[in-house]
Amino acid sequence: MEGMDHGTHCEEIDETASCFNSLTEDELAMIDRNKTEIKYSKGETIIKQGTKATNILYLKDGLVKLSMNTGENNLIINIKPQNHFISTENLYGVEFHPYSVTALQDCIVCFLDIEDVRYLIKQNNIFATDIYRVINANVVLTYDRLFSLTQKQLHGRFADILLCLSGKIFKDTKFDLPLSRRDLAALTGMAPESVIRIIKDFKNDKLISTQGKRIEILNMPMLKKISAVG
Amino acid sequence: MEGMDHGTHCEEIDETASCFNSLTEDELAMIDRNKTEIKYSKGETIIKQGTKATNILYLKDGLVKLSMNTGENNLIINIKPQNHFISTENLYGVEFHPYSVTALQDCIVCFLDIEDVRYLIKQNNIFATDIYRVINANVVLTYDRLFSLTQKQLHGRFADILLCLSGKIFKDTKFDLPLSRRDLAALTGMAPESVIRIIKDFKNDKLISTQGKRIEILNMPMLKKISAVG
DNA sequence: CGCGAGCTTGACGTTGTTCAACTAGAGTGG
DNA sequence: CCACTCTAGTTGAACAACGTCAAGCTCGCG
Repeated sequence: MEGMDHGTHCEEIDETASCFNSLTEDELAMIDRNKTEIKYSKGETIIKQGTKATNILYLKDGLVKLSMNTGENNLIINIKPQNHFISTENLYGVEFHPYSVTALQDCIVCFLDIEDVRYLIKQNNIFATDIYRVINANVVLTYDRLFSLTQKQLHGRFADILLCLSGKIFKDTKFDLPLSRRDLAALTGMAPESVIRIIKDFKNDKLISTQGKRIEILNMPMLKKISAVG
Repeated sequence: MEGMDHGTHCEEIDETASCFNSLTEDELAMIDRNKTEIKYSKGETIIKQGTKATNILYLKDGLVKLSMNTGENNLIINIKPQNHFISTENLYGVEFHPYSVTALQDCIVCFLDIEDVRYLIKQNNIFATDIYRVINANVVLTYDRLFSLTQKQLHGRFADILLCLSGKIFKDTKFDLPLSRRDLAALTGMAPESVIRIIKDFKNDKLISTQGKRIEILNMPMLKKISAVG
């Protein structure tokens, strides 16, 4: 038995929205009273890395990327679809945002008061457990990504990302990718030119097909095998 | 302002032992009653990746590595010195150990009952906050490592590890390294031969000196610069 | 004294990046 | 409606970084 598989690495918890199920009407009302709901257009920066964290974000609708930058270097550490919390690291202890958050599609973001969320965690044990389930799943996801990005070669890394996008983000073998080649490069830790070459290879081998921004996975088993062998 | 620095990436919280300060006598007694304290010799496996998580570990004394393996690939995701919790991911949601834990020195490990720790988190808010501070610091640390390992070249990565070992683990510019070249390679995501060459380069440039397992950092500013430029 | 594991070194091969040139589509202003 | 520009995408060739391989070395230990 090979233990855990490092194959795909995306959100383990599909619907963090369910975290809200446990809240009483009073608790929901409190959150609602203090939240700010803001729309962002595709491409807009929602949070800038290094700024002080004052809110916990809940992505009501849309898709965002979390990325770290210094000078030339740019790494997308994660992608989050709707109904996910963002910036949970900042609940306790971590004062500054370790990453930037940018809208990949038009988004609706709720800024929750950090003190409100802390209060709920203290008050409502089911909510607390749900939140920490999300945080911990995210930790394991990050470990898997660390493994993938450092131990696998380009084709394996790219297979991982395709499986992730298909399995966890879009939940379909076809999807319209709101990511540029440069984004895909930052997500897989390679040069944009390498992304292009790998897509070409995968198309030649009939693993995927593309038309414009649309990607369809044709040979899932083979893709998983490539992910596994690295 | 460049925001966060990705320079070093080690434990943010020095003494997680302080987590226990908030516990009442009854709470301490409960933990104590149900804990198992076990000694491990250098090299022994404490937790094997993929096994079911039934305890939260507290490293009372010694030094351990957390590593992920599949076939040939081997990555050390973190090193933890004494007075640190291990396996906090498994508190909620994550059932299996995502990594192996191995003793780098002789260790004393406390196996805490996972239900006990959950009870304390529920019961004692200060303890809960302390624990989550540790977990969150670890998340940010992992992001920094992800950035370092994927974006920086060999010299930058190795400088990061030296700064980490010096600053956070041993808290001295000289220290006896209980890591083989192979461990250092797994920690920095490179080949053991590359580790050797970089140590040689650093010695030639008078950045460090070594005698046997002992390493001394001679030029900290330059090392930090190498870490920063990647 | 000899054996074996870890360490070290140099030569070589591969992977993946960089660079430069070219193409295609999307806005912009005359 | 047509240049014009700007950015994203694509391609091939040159190059650098890093891993792999093979050989020799060192040192602790039986």
